[in-house]
Amino acid sequence: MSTFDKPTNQNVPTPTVENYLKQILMVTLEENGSRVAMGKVATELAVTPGTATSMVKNMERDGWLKYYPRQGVSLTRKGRKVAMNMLRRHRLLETFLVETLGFDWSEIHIEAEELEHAISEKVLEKLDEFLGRPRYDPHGHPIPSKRGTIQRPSSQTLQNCDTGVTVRVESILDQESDFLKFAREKELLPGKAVSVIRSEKLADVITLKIEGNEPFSMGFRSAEKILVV
Amino acid sequence: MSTFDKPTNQNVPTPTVENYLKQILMVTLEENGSRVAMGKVATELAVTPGTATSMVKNMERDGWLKYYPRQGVSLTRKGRKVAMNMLRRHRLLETFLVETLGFDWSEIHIEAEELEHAISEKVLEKLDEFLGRPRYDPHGHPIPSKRGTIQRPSSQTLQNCDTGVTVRVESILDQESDFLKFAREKELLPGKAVSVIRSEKLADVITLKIEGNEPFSMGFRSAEKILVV
DNA sequence: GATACTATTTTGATTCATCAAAGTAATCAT
DNA sequence: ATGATTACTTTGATGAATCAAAATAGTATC
Ligand SMILES: [Mn+2]
Ligand SMILES: [Mn+2]
Ligand SMILES: [Mn+2]
Ligand SMILES: [Mn+2]
Repeated sequence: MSTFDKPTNQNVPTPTVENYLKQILMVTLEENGSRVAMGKVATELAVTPGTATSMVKNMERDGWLKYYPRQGVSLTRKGRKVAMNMLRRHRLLETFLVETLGFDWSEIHIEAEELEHAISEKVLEKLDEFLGRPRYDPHGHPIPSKRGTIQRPSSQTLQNCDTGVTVRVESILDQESDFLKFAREKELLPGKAVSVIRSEKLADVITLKIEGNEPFSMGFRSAEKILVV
Repeated sequence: MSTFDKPTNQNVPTPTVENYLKQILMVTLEENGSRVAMGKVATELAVTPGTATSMVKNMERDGWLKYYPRQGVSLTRKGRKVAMNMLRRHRLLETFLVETLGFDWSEIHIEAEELEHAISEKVLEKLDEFLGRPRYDPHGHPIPSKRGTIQRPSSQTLQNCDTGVTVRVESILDQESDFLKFAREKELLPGKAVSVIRSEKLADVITLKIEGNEPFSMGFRSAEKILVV
């Protein structure tokens, strides 16, 4: 009623805004640069570039992020807080789906993608308690704390491992159902020890061996999706 | 493409449509008439009458229901099927929240109201299995079967019980948090036996006694919300 | 530096869901 | 039956989210 009042969604993010925030945060965490390009936003959210631009402008209006035309976006503190919480929801839900309901890790991502918007803070808390406060989701991703902090993932991938070394799988950076099925097949699971039999940079291929299994090879493109320590 | 194509939501209900369908079904089950008045639709969904009219027209366009101007709506077979499924989701989720996560029965309704739209058929099935295929939710409401059938509730309420009789509580017909807290307080819970000490039609009040508790009274308005057998 | 290609923004349109307020039909009461 | 009240519908408008296609800015290539 006073002089200025924009009766818009200033503080309650819509599910769509939640998705944008979470996705932007994830890109920010993966890459180290703080500005996420609009093209990236558009492809990550599977919308046309025009849609991304328009959404991002409204999100800036509501204080979720800063928009630098033709350069990209970066989350504000407010936006980052919500984004972190979404990541927490998503990963706790994935954990629940696997641990409690017995889902396969290749099918949980899409499910959590919807549920994360419907679950309240109260249910989230009970769920966290019920699951015994897990610190990692089924893909090995760290679950952000209630306070919004997250463990930095390893910067090492299977791709940049040299011949001869043995490493431990930390997490899988791909939610594609088929890739996850392949990884499970080969027992390329979080926590597992993997020996790099041979890494051939020129041929773009790496050969691996996991205790008790046959050796197998994979291309660098795929190897890059496996974080190791 | 061809001559006629209306690229509207013909078969995939939006969450809003799901809510309308479920609510219309519930009114249909409670009352016995097959046409639900627009005023009822509007109040049940907490929207203005104009909104209800406009939504209902689109829903008719998409085949979810039949709209009889100035008379009301009734679900089509297609609409009833989805509505029944929503009721199933809602009630299974409520059961989960109480049984597994330890929520109080007075706080679960709002939670389920959101989750019901986010849960997939797959998760629903796993949940049903995990819970051991319950037939009633925490309020004593029958859970519709996967095939879309539902047990008819009792037509008897505490209100129309005569002095002296003893009945068993079947369910509570009110999702109001405060009323549910009151009911739990008095141990007016599904399955409990209640003796009607006195029913005074003129004074509009009924006095009850539950094994091991002090007798207490409640008005007919409230007594009407307790289904008994 | 002019041209070509790529990334991004703008424009114009659409659907869904909603409201306020105005208009109309139906029913109730005297 | 007339007038009042209540129920419902229509109208006009809005915000959110989206797309297709046109316009523009930026970068890379020759
Ligand atoms: Mn999501
Ligand atoms: Mn994950
Ligand atoms: Mn709902
Ligand atoms: Mn219930």
